[in-house]
Amino acid sequence: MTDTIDLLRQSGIQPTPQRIAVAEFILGSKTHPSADEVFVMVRQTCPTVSRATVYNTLNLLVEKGLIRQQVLREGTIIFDSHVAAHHHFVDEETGEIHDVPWDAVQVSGAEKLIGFEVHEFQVVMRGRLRAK
Amino acid sequence: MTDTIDLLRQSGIQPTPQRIAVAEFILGSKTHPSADEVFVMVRQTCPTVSRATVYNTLNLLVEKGLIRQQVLREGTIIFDSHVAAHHHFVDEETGEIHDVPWDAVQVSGAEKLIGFEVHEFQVVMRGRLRAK
DNA sequence: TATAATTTAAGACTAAGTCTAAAATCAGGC
DNA sequence: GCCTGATTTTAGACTTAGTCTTAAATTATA
Repeated sequence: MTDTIDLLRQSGIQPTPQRIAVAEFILGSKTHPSADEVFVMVRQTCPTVSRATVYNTLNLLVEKGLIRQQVLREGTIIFDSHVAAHHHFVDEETGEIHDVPWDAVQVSGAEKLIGFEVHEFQVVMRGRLRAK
Repeated sequence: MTDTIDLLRQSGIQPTPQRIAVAEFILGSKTHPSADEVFVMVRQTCPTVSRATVYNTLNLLVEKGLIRQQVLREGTIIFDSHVAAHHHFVDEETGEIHDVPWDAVQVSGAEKLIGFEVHEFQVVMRGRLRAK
Protein backbone atom coordinates (compact mmCIF):
# COMPACT_ATOMS: atom_id res chain seq x y z
CA MET A 1 0.00 0.00 0.00
CA THR A 2 2.73 2.49 0.99
CA ASP A 3 4.63 1.45 -2.11
CA THR A 4 1.64 2.29 -4.24
CA ILE A 5 1.25 5.69 -2.62
CA ASP A 6 4.90 6.48 -3.20
CA LEU A 7 4.67 5.30 -6.77
CA LEU A 8 1.67 7.48 -7.46
CA ARG A 9 3.38 10.48 -5.90
CA GLN A 10 6.56 9.90 -7.88
CA SER A 11 4.45 9.87 -11.01
CA GLY A 12 2.86 13.17 -10.21
CA ILE A 13 -0.43 11.63 -9.22
CA GLN A 14 -2.21 12.79 -6.10
CA PRO A 15 -2.99 9.61 -4.06
CA THR A 16 -6.63 9.35 -3.05
CA PRO A 17 -8.31 6.23 -1.64
CA GLN A 18 -9.98 5.56 -4.97
CA ARG A 19 -6.81 5.96 -6.97
CA ILE A 20 -4.87 3.78 -4.56
CA ALA A 21 -7.47 1.04 -4.86
CA VAL A 22 -7.43 1.16 -8.64
CA ALA A 23 -3.66 1.27 -8.84
CA GLU A 24 -3.22 -1.59 -6.37
CA PHE A 25 -5.58 -3.72 -8.38
CA ILE A 26 -4.32 -3.03 -11.86
CA LEU A 27 -0.63 -2.96 -10.97
CA GLY A 28 -0.98 -6.30 -9.22
CA SER A 29 -2.93 -7.84 -12.04
CA LYS A 30 -1.35 -10.32 -14.42
CA THR A 31 -4.39 -10.25 -16.62
CA HIS A 32 -5.66 -7.72 -19.12
CA PRO A 33 -8.88 -6.34 -17.67
CA SER A 34 -11.23 -3.89 -19.28
CA ALA A 35 -12.16 -0.75 -17.42
CA ASP A 36 -15.47 -2.22 -16.36
CA GLU A 37 -13.78 -5.37 -15.11
CA VAL A 38 -11.49 -3.18 -13.03
CA PHE A 39 -14.55 -1.31 -11.78
CA VAL A 40 -16.22 -4.52 -10.61
CA MET A 41 -13.08 -5.72 -8.83
CA VAL A 42 -12.13 -2.41 -7.23
CA ARG A 43 -15.60 -2.00 -5.83
CA GLN A 44 -14.73 -4.85 -3.51
CA THR A 45 -12.04 -2.87 -1.75
CA CYS A 46 -13.49 0.56 -2.37
CA PRO A 47 -17.28 0.08 -2.47
CA THR A 48 -18.19 3.70 -3.12
CA VAL A 49 -15.88 4.36 -6.02
CA SER A 50 -17.71 5.60 -9.07
CA ARG A 51 -17.38 4.16 -12.54
CA ALA A 52 -16.23 7.49 -13.97
CA THR A 53 -13.48 7.65 -11.37
CA VAL A 54 -12.24 4.22 -12.37
CA TYR A 55 -12.12 5.24 -16.02
CA ASN A 56 -10.47 8.53 -15.13
CA THR A 57 -7.90 6.83 -12.96
CA LEU A 58 -7.01 4.17 -15.49
CA ASN A 59 -6.58 6.80 -18.18
CA LEU A 60 -4.39 8.84 -15.84
CA LEU A 61 -2.21 5.81 -15.06
CA VAL A 62 -1.81 5.29 -18.81
CA GLU A 63 -0.96 8.94 -19.32
CA LYS A 64 1.68 8.79 -16.63
CA GLY A 65 3.14 5.60 -18.08
CA LEU A 66 2.38 3.28 -15.17
CA ILE A 67 0.24 0.96 -17.28
CA ARG A 68 -0.42 0.47 -20.98
CA GLN A 69 -3.62 0.27 -22.86
CA GLN A 70 -4.01 -2.16 -25.72
CA VAL A 71 -6.40 -2.58 -28.61
CA LEU A 72 -6.55 -6.36 -28.70
CA ARG A 73 -9.99 -7.35 -27.59
CA GLU A 74 -13.14 -6.68 -29.55
CA GLY A 75 -15.39 -4.11 -28.09
CA THR A 76 -13.14 -2.68 -25.42
CA ILE A 77 -9.76 -1.32 -24.50
CA ILE A 78 -7.79 -3.51 -22.12
CA PHE A 79 -5.22 -2.41 -19.59
CA ASP A 80 -1.85 -3.99 -19.05
CA SER A 81 0.42 -3.52 -16.03
CA HIS A 82 3.30 -5.01 -17.96
CA VAL A 83 4.71 -1.88 -19.58
CA ALA A 84 7.89 -3.35 -21.04
CA ALA A 85 7.72 -4.47 -24.64
CA HIS A 86 6.13 -7.86 -25.07
CA HIS A 87 3.90 -9.70 -27.48
CA HIS A 88 0.37 -10.97 -27.08
CA PHE A 89 -1.58 -14.09 -27.74
CA VAL A 90 -5.33 -13.79 -28.21
CA ASP A 91 -7.44 -16.84 -27.45
CA GLU A 92 -9.91 -17.02 -30.33
CA GLU A 93 -12.44 -18.93 -28.32
CA THR A 94 -12.56 -16.91 -25.16
CA GLY A 95 -11.11 -13.57 -26.18
CA GLU A 96 -8.63 -13.81 -23.33
CA ILE A 97 -5.32 -12.11 -23.81
CA HIS A 98 -2.01 -13.66 -22.75
CA ASP A 99 1.41 -12.08 -22.48
CA VAL A 100 4.16 -13.54 -24.59
CA PRO A 101 7.72 -12.71 -23.54
CA TRP A 102 9.52 -10.35 -25.86
CA ASP A 103 12.29 -12.86 -26.56
CA ALA A 104 9.98 -15.76 -27.35
CA VAL A 105 9.55 -14.39 -30.85
CA GLN A 106 12.12 -12.87 -33.14
CA VAL A 107 11.18 -10.02 -35.42
CA SER A 108 13.40 -8.30 -37.93
CA GLY A 109 12.69 -5.56 -40.38
CA ALA A 110 9.93 -3.93 -38.40
CA GLU A 111 11.85 -0.75 -37.70
CA LYS A 112 13.13 -0.32 -41.24
CA LEU A 113 9.84 -0.02 -43.07
CA ILE A 114 9.86 2.23 -46.05
CA GLY A 115 7.63 5.20 -45.46
CA PHE A 116 6.97 4.57 -41.80
CA GLU A 117 8.71 5.69 -38.65
CA VAL A 118 8.05 2.79 -36.33
CA HIS A 119 8.04 3.68 -32.62
CA GLU A 120 7.07 0.31 -31.28
CA PHE A 121 5.73 -2.99 -32.45
CA GLN A 122 4.48 -6.30 -31.19
CA VAL A 123 3.48 -9.63 -32.62
CA VAL A 124 -0.18 -10.41 -32.10
CA MET A 125 -0.87 -14.11 -32.28
CA ARG A 126 -4.26 -15.73 -32.42
CA GLY A 127 -5.22 -19.31 -31.73
CA ARG A 128 -6.13 -21.48 -28.84
CA LEU A 129 -4.59 -22.62 -25.63
CA ARG A 130 -2.86 -25.96 -25.78
CA ALA A 131 -4.18 -28.62 -23.52
CA LYS A 132 -1.65 -29.26 -20.76
CA MET B 1 -20.67 -5.78 -60.94
CA THR B 2 -21.29 -9.20 -62.49
CA ASP B 3 -18.07 -10.37 -60.94
CA THR B 4 -19.31 -9.31 -57.56
CA ILE B 5 -22.60 -11.12 -58.03
CA ASP B 6 -20.79 -14.28 -59.05
CA LEU B 7 -18.43 -13.99 -56.14
CA LEU B 8 -21.27 -13.61 -53.68
CA ARG B 9 -23.07 -16.60 -55.15
CA GLN B 10 -19.94 -18.73 -55.05
CA SER B 11 -19.64 -17.87 -51.40
CA GLY B 12 -23.17 -18.96 -50.68
CA ILE B 13 -24.43 -15.41 -50.32
CA GLN B 14 -27.69 -14.39 -51.93
CA PRO B 15 -26.95 -11.24 -54.00
CA THR B 16 -29.31 -8.39 -53.25
CA PRO B 17 -28.80 -4.77 -54.36
CA GLN B 18 -27.70 -3.80 -50.88
CA ARG B 19 -25.25 -6.63 -50.51
CA ILE B 20 -23.81 -5.97 -53.96
CA ALA B 21 -23.29 -2.32 -53.10
CA VAL B 22 -21.56 -3.15 -49.82
CA ALA B 23 -19.43 -5.87 -51.38
CA GLU B 24 -18.41 -3.67 -54.32
CA PHE B 25 -17.34 -0.95 -51.96
CA ILE B 26 -15.45 -2.96 -49.39
CA LEU B 27 -13.84 -5.36 -51.85
CA GLY B 28 -12.59 -2.44 -53.91
CA SER B 29 -11.32 -0.56 -50.91
CA LYS B 30 -7.62 -0.35 -50.11
CA THR B 31 -8.36 1.26 -46.78
CA HIS B 32 -9.62 -0.15 -43.53
CA PRO B 33 -13.05 1.36 -42.99
CA SER B 34 -15.27 0.93 -39.98
CA ALA B 35 -18.81 -0.28 -40.48
CA ASP B 36 -20.18 3.24 -40.20
CA GLU B 37 -17.66 4.54 -42.71
CA VAL B 38 -18.86 1.83 -45.09
CA PHE B 39 -22.42 2.86 -44.34
CA VAL B 40 -21.73 6.49 -45.28
CA MET B 41 -20.00 5.53 -48.51
CA VAL B 42 -22.46 2.85 -49.62
CA ARG B 43 -25.36 5.21 -49.13
CA GLN B 44 -24.02 7.07 -52.16
CA THR B 45 -24.68 4.15 -54.48
CA CYS B 46 -27.53 2.62 -52.55
CA PRO B 47 -29.29 5.53 -50.83
CA THR B 48 -31.95 3.51 -49.06
CA VAL B 49 -29.72 0.90 -47.48
CA SER B 50 -30.16 0.67 -43.76
CA ARG B 51 -27.36 0.81 -41.23
CA ALA B 52 -28.29 -2.60 -39.82
CA THR B 53 -28.08 -4.08 -43.29
CA VAL B 54 -24.58 -2.73 -43.73
CA TYR B 55 -23.48 -4.25 -40.43
CA ASN B 56 -25.21 -7.51 -41.25
CA THR B 57 -23.63 -7.66 -44.68
CA LEU B 58 -20.12 -6.90 -43.48
CA ASN B 59 -20.41 -9.55 -40.80
CA LEU B 60 -21.67 -12.02 -43.40
CA LEU B 61 -18.75 -11.23 -45.72
CA VAL B 62 -16.40 -11.87 -42.80
CA GLU B 63 -18.15 -15.11 -41.96
CA LYS B 64 -17.81 -16.29 -45.54
CA GLY B 65 -14.15 -15.34 -45.65
CA LEU B 66 -14.38 -12.61 -48.30
CA ILE B 67 -13.03 -9.92 -45.98
CA ARG B 68 -11.32 -9.86 -42.61
CA GLN B 69 -12.12 -7.89 -39.55
CA GLN B 70 -9.35 -6.48 -37.40
CA VAL B 71 -9.08 -5.11 -33.89
CA LEU B 72 -6.56 -2.37 -34.53
CA ARG B 73 -8.36 0.89 -34.08
CA GLU B 74 -9.65 2.18 -30.81
CA GLY B 75 -13.37 2.23 -30.52
CA THR B 76 -14.33 0.22 -33.55
CA ILE B 77 -13.77 -2.87 -35.62
CA ILE B 78 -12.27 -2.24 -39.06
CA PHE B 79 -12.75 -4.27 -42.18
CA ASP B 80 -10.02 -5.36 -44.54
CA SER B 81 -10.49 -6.66 -48.09
CA HIS B 82 -6.94 -7.96 -48.10
CA VAL B 83 -7.50 -11.43 -46.69
CA ALA B 84 -4.01 -12.85 -47.23
CA ALA B 85 -1.65 -12.67 -44.29
CA HIS B 86 -0.06 -9.27 -43.88
CA HIS B 87 1.04 -6.94 -41.14
CA HIS B 88 -0.28 -3.56 -40.10
CA PHE B 89 1.05 -0.16 -39.28
CA VAL B 90 -1.07 2.08 -37.06
CA ASP B 91 -0.52 5.82 -37.36
CA GLU B 92 -0.44 7.07 -33.76
CA GLU B 93 -1.51 10.54 -34.74
CA THR B 94 -4.46 9.82 -36.96
CA GLY B 95 -5.43 6.27 -36.09
CA GLU B 96 -5.17 5.34 -39.74
CA ILE B 97 -4.25 1.79 -40.53
CA HIS B 98 -1.84 0.82 -43.30
CA ASP B 99 -1.09 -2.57 -44.79
CA VAL B 100 2.45 -3.83 -44.55
CA PRO B 101 3.41 -6.63 -46.92
CA TRP B 102 3.91 -9.98 -45.27
CA ASP B 103 7.51 -10.25 -46.47
CA ALA B 104 8.54 -6.81 -45.31
CA VAL B 105 9.00 -8.15 -41.82
CA GLN B 106 10.49 -11.45 -40.73
CA VAL B 107 9.07 -13.27 -37.75
CA SER B 108 10.32 -16.51 -36.27
CA GLY B 109 9.21 -18.43 -33.26
CA ALA B 110 5.61 -17.31 -33.36
CA GLU B 111 4.21 -20.70 -34.22
CA LYS B 112 6.30 -22.59 -31.69
CA LEU B 113 5.09 -20.94 -28.51
CA ILE B 114 4.92 -23.15 -25.48
CA GLY B 115 1.35 -23.59 -24.38
CA PHE B 116 -0.29 -21.96 -27.34
CA GLU B 117 -1.53 -23.30 -30.65
CA VAL B 118 -1.00 -20.34 -32.94
CA HIS B 119 -3.32 -20.21 -35.95
CA GLU B 120 -2.21 -16.90 -37.31
CA PHE B 121 -0.17 -13.91 -36.36
CA GLN B 122 0.78 -10.47 -37.51
CA VAL B 123 3.16 -7.73 -36.50
CA VAL B 124 1.37 -4.58 -35.41
CA MET B 125 3.58 -1.54 -35.70
CA ARG B 126 2.83 1.88 -34.32
CA GLY B 127 4.40 5.18 -35.21
CA ARG B 128 4.03 7.91 -37.71
CA LEU B 129 4.20 8.31 -41.43
CA ARG B 130 7.51 9.43 -42.77
CA ALA B 131 7.51 12.65 -44.66
CA LYS B 132 8.13 11.90 -48.33
C1' DT C 1 -10.04 28.99 9.21
C1' DA C 2 -10.72 30.40 4.53
C1' DT C 3 -9.93 29.86 -0.14
C1' DA C 4 -8.51 27.86 -4.30
C1' DA C 5 -7.57 23.76 -6.60
C1' DT C 6 -8.39 19.11 -7.36
C1' DT C 7 -11.03 14.95 -7.27
C1' DT C 8 -15.15 12.30 -6.92
C1' DA C 9 -19.85 10.87 -7.70
C1' DA C 10 -23.69 9.93 -10.40
C1' DG C 11 -26.34 10.67 -13.94
C1' DA C 12 -26.57 12.09 -18.77
C1' DC C 13 -24.75 11.58 -23.20
C1' DT C 14 -22.48 9.63 -27.46
C1' DA C 15 -21.23 6.17 -30.59
C1' DA C 16 -20.53 1.29 -32.06
C1' DG C 17 -22.73 -2.81 -32.45
C1' DT C 18 -26.87 -5.71 -31.97
C1' DC C 19 -31.73 -6.81 -31.56
C1' DT C 20 -36.65 -6.68 -32.84
C1' DA C 21 -40.75 -6.80 -35.40
C1' DA C 22 -42.96 -5.66 -39.42
C1' DA C 23 -42.56 -5.00 -44.22
C1' DA C 24 -40.45 -6.17 -48.43
C1' DT C 25 -38.37 -9.27 -51.41
C1' DC C 26 -36.90 -13.64 -53.18
C1' DA C 27 -37.22 -18.62 -54.38
C1' DG C 28 -39.66 -22.50 -55.62
C1' DG C 29 -43.80 -25.12 -56.69
C1' DC C 30 -48.10 -25.43 -59.06
C1' DG D 1 -48.99 -15.67 -62.74
C1' DC D 2 -50.18 -16.84 -58.02
C1' DC D 3 -49.23 -18.68 -53.62
C1' DT D 4 -46.45 -19.85 -49.81
C1' DG D 5 -42.51 -20.21 -47.16
C1' DA D 6 -37.97 -18.45 -46.53
C1' DT D 7 -34.91 -14.79 -46.51
C1' DT D 8 -33.58 -10.04 -46.34
C1' DT D 9 -34.29 -5.31 -45.34
C1' DT D 10 -35.80 -1.46 -42.70
C1' DA D 11 -35.82 1.64 -38.97
C1' DG D 12 -36.12 2.27 -34.57
C1' DA D 13 -35.04 0.45 -29.98
C1' DC D 14 -31.66 -1.35 -27.08
C1' DT D 15 -27.08 -2.43 -24.85
C1' DT D 16 -22.57 -1.38 -23.66
C1' DA D 17 -18.03 1.09 -23.53
C1' DG D 18 -16.29 5.35 -22.98
C1' DT D 19 -16.83 10.33 -22.06
C1' DC D 20 -18.96 14.55 -20.36
C1' DT D 21 -21.18 17.55 -16.94
C1' DT D 22 -22.18 19.60 -12.70
C1' DA D 23 -22.43 19.78 -7.97
C1' DA D 24 -20.47 18.01 -3.89
C1' DA D 25 -16.55 16.44 -1.47
C1' DT D 26 -11.84 16.53 -0.51
C1' DT D 27 -7.19 18.28 -0.51
C1' DA D 28 -3.61 21.77 -0.53
C1' DT D 29 -2.08 26.14 0.70
C1' DA D 30 -1.87 30.57 2.83
